[in-house]
Amino acid sequence: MDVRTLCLGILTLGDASGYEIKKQFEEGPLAFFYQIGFGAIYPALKSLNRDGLVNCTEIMQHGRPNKKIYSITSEGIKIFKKYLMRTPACDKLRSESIVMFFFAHFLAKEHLDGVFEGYLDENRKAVETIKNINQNNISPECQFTNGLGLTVYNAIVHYMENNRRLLFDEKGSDQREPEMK
Amino acid sequence: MDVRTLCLGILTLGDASGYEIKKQFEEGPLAFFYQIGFGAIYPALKSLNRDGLVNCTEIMQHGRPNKKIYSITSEGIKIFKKYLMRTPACDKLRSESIVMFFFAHFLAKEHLDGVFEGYLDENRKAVETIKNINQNNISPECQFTNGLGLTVYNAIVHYMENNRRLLFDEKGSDQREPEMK
DNA sequence: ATAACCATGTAAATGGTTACATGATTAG
DNA sequence: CTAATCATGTAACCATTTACATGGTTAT
Repeated sequence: MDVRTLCLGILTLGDASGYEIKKQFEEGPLAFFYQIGFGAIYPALKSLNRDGLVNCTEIMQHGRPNKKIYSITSEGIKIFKKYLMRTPACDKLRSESIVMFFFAHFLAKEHLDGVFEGYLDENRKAVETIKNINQNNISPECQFTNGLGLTVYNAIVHYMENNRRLLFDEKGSDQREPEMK
Repeated sequence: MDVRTLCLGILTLGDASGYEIKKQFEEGPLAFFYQIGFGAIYPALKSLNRDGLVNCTEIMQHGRPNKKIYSITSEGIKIFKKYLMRTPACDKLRSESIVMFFFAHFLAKEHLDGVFEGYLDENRKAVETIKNINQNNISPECQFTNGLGLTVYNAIVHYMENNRRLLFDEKGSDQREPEMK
């Protein structure tokens, strides 16, 4: 799913500027299922506008660039719906932290410790971010995806808390098995 | 983490051909944390060889292209370890299925149903694949990452089984809240 | 004072996917 | 007989990231 399609999707929820769309991908309900940056969003909006899938209203501002509010057109909605009829691609995950855990025997203890705490932190923050999404008045779909995210990030946090020893125990200790509930 | 680095990592586990490295990223313990294809692996191995980070031994075969077994050099190990000293990037996930759930109100019921069952299946298969990784004689690091993967994919499967109604219930039913253990 | 936030945009570089090209062997 | 597996590789294409460019406002 490319950035153009993702922007169309966000705009079905209401008008927004590029900046606001970026925020959606940092703190909004889709933040955990896609990450995109300014360098991809601004050109995407431009090309969507060129193709008539979104309209643009410029709001004059002083001291900063004019704000451009985009709204999706009926043609844009049509294209977005059409995209959704496809069979979705498989999930793609890229986790450098987990690769580092896998190769933990090559890491200095202090560094491994930093990577571990950093990853715990990343996942704890994800839990907090989802909890902070306003839970009133949200659609059941959004409840579903929020709940899924919360479940996954909580599972990671708990697993890490309970299985730290697999990465940090000295050699020669008893057999170890991962604990899972 | 680029494909070159990932290939070096795999080769620290033992010599392998490009084809075998690909299999590692389909069925091996890293399969859930990175996905890469032939079109990226073969050029990567070629360039690693050119840079002296891996050696290549060609094994003659009849009826199919000669097999090229790569082995990591001491320089390659040095470079790989150096890479691991960096601060890992944040996880990047891309899930078209979850985006489709989020926009479920735009989908025909039959299609939503297909996407839902497909995603359940994808995650159930992931659980099976991890369970099928030979659990004897594996390092604690690998136990850790396998266990983490198992925990996450199990959590997704159970969440989906228990919260199907959030996506499929008719409008006008009682208030619904996601169930999480 | 300092950091974070607001606000947009371009160009170059990176890096990976997809499609193509080839074709025997083995398992069900 | 059909599908999957084995086995490598290139080239064109696609999409995104990163770095650069600019700079006032607001909260701590």
